[in-house]
Amino acid sequence: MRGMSLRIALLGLLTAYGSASGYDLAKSFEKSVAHVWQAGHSQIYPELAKMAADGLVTVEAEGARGRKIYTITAEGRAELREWLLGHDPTGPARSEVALQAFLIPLLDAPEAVAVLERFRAHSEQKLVQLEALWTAKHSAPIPEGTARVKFGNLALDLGIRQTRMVLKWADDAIAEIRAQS
Amino acid sequence: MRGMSLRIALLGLLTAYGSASGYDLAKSFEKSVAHVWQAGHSQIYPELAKMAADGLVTVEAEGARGRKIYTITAEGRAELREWLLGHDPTGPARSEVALQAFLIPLLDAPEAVAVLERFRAHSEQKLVQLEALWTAKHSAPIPEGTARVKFGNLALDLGIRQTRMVLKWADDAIAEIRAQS
DNA sequence: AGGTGACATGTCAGTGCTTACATGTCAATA
DNA sequence: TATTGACATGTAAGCACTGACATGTCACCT
Repeated sequence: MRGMSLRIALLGLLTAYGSASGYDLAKSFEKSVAHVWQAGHSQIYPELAKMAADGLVTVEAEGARGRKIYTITAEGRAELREWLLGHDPTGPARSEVALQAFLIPLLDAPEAVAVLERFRAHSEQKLVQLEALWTAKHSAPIPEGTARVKFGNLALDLGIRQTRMVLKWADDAIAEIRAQS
Repeated sequence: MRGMSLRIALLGLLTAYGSASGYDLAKSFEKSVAHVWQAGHSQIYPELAKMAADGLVTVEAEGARGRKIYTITAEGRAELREWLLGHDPTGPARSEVALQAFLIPLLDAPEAVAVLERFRAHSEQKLVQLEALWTAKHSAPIPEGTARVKFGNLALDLGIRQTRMVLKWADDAIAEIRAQS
């Protein structure tokens, strides 16, 4: 029951889209889910095959160019629900940014400031992207179904707050280092 | 040059401690670095062996009970410095919490609130732990060497801000869902 | 003397994930 | 008609990581 997050992400996308091919799902991973989870097609295709073997999805049809269209089954929906409701989010807490933050005090003041300023710049850039996504979502011309529109909004909000927080943290850290020297 | 974060973490700890055994480092991973990076002894021992082979660390002495004491070399210090100064923090962005956040809109309102409230509780608990660590660090009786005391403070601050942010996010999300129903 | 438990180091199987390789279809355009 | 490029699916090698297995030392307690 551990490390099945890819499975869950795929089930979630299939629920949202109704049905989709591996190719579609891979595209979704590049776009909508990207800030939250990553996976390449070489991971997605075998996982979909395993999920089909486990009865969580079915191949409804085969379209042009060998396109396989997957749909979530009742069993799949149950699995997703169970995970969402019952999964304790004890994340592995493995962040390169945090590791770098941890080690920064090993550097001298000017170097530390340089690293923190790179963090700052990076965060600022990411913030622009996420806020663009946000306004795009909230000024969508004609919403096609409520679930589709709302889907991913909470996570986007979380991402924006996260990025703002890192920005502020870097600013404060820079200020404090400068005050000490 | 990718995914060498375990190496970096070990080099950082060796720099801070002067020298340490694999066992000591494994203990450190359970404590100080835990919020930032995780690794078990089964990963640490082979990695130290590889690092020794690559000339980044040396076995200075063998103590009681087969205890091997590692020290960082000049080459190791160079590697660490290079990583800290030159590494672009393009984290893999793989967070189970964020994934759950992404999928919450698939649930109905009461269920969503339940999940968010679990997030909230979890964050609150973690916040208590981190703040206890913070005050413990800042009321340390007799600081043994400045570097040792400051080490990890930036990361702890980041962790606390992060946890507060998630808490606030969950609160706001709950409030918004309740307002809509 | 025997047992318990912390200290200390390792291996191994299995899974997750990345990068690169490999194959083939179809539509548009030069 | 040939070629390009998006569509579409897969496999395989290799590194990262987890959890379980395995071994042995030493100090302390009974």
